[in-house]
Amino acid sequence: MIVRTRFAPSPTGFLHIGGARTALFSWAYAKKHGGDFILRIEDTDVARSTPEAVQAILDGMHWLGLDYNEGPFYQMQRMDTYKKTLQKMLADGTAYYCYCSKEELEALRESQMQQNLKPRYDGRWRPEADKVLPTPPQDVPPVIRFKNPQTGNVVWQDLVKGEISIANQELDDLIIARADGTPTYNFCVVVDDWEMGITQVIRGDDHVNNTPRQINMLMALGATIPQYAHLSMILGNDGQKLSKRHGAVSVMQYDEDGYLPEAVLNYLARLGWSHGDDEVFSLQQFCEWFDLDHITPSAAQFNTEKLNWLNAHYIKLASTDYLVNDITKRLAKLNVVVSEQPQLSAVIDLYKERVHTLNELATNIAYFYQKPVIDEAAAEKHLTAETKLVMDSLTSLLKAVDWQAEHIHHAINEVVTQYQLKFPKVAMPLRVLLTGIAQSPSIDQVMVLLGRDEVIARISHWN
RNA sequence: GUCCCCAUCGUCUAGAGGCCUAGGACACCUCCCUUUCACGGAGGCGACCGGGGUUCGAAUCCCCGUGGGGACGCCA
Repeated sequence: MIVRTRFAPSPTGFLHIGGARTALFSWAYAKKHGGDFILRIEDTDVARSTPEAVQAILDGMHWLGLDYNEGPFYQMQRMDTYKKTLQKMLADGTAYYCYCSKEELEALRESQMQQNLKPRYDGRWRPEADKVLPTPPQDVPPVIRFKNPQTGNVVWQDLVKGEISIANQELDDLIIARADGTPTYNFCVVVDDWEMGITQVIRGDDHVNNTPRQINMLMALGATIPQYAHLSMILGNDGQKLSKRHGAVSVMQYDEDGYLPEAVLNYLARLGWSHGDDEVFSLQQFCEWFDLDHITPSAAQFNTEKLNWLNAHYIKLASTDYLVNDITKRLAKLNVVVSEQPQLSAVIDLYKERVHTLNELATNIAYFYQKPVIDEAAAEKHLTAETKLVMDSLTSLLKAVDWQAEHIHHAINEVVTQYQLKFPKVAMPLRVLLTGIAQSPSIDQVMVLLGRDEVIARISHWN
C-alpha cells in the first residue's frame, strides 16, 4: 500500500514552530516510504480564515522546503462532497437533525458543569427505536449531529503513544453540520482523510480526543481507518505553552532573525525524535532515518541556544555565494551599502566561523562599509594618550608597507619592539580604532581587507 | 469536575529486564590553542518524580500516589 500523509492546517494564523514540526514529520514519513504528502487547508471556519494566513503557511512551507505531491486542497471548495456525504448519513440513519437552540445548549452545559459532570449533548433529538421525538420548532434551523455509538470502546494503536482506548459513553453526538448547512471540522477531516486515501494521520496530540469520534464516523461510512500518530506539543523556552500571545512566532520569523532553514529543520527534527546519538544530519539523511518508533511521547521544550549552535554550524557550511547574496540583503536592511572593496565574500569568509546567526554576521561586518561607532568603554580602556604616539609611528610604517597580512604583521611587530610593548598593546587600540570594538578576527587580516587608505584614515581620525 | 495523555541531567534526548558505576548533544565551569573575542580541542559539573509490587535482577514491566499537559464549541 502506498503511504499517503497530509498536513492540514487551518489558515487562522502563520505557520508556527509546532505546525512546522508536524508538517516536517508528516512530510518525512511520506518521503521515507516513497509515498505522497498532501497539503490540505482546513478553512471551514470562514470567520477566522484569511487568505493572508493561507499565504503565510505556503510561504513557511516553501522556506523550509517542504513540498507536497498534492494540493493545496481547500475544504471550502469541497462543499459538494461534504453535503453529499451528509445526505447519505441522514438517509442511513447515522446522522440526524437536532433542533436545539444555542441558548438551550448553553443552559444544558451550564447545569452539567454545576453538577460536576462532563458537559455533553443529552441526545434529546436523537432518534431511537421506540422514542417519540418532540415536534420541531419553526424558528430553529436544525444542525446535523452524528449518531455516535453509546456502548463499547474505541481503541486504536497510536503510532506514537501506543494503545489508546476511550469509552463511547464519554462521547456525545457531535454536530457535523451547522445550522447554516456548513460542515464542521471533525466531519470534514473524516471525509477528506477517507477520500484522499490518507494512510497515516500524523498530527498534534491536541487531536487525541477527536480521534475516537473520527473513527466512529469513518466506521459509520464504511471507510478504511487510517493509522494515527499523535505528536506531543512543543513548549516555549520557558517551558510554557506556546500561544499567540506567548512566544509563538512564525517560522518566517526565524528567517528574519537570521536562521538558515537547514538549521531550523535539523533542530526541529531532533525535537521529539532521535536516531541514537546523532545530532547533526542533513534533511536527506533525516528522511532515510525517520520513523515513528523513535518519537518521544512527552512534550518538548524549545531551546534557542541549541538552535543557535546548529545555526552556527550550518553557517560555517554554507556556500560563500549563498551567504553573499543573503548578507547583502541583510546589510541593506541595516542601511549599509556594500561597496566593491573590500570584497564581501572575503569579509564573510573572515567572519562566518564566528557567528550564530546571519543577522549577527551582517551586524558584525558592517564596519567594513561604514565608519565604526567607537565603543566608549573600549575606547577608554585601550585608547590611552601614550598609545597615540604608538599609532603615529605605526601609521608611518603602514604607509610604506606591502599590503599583505604578513607584512602588516611585521610592521606591528616593529612598533612593538620599538616601544618595548606586548603585541596586544598595539593590536587592541588598533582594533578599537578600526572596528569600533575590542573583539575582531586577526587584526592584520582585518587591515588587509579594510585597505591601506581606510586603515590610515581611521587611525588618524582619532583626535 | 469528567475523560485522555505524559514523566531520565537546567534543556533536547539514548535506553525494548542484566551491556547502566545511566550514554550523547546544547548550556555552564576548567584547561589548551591564541593577537582580543570567537572557532576548535581536552576535561569537569549534572538526571532515572515518590511508594509499592513482579523478577535472581527494574530507568526499563504492573499498580497506586504526586506533578505536568490536553480535551470536554454550531473553533480547528
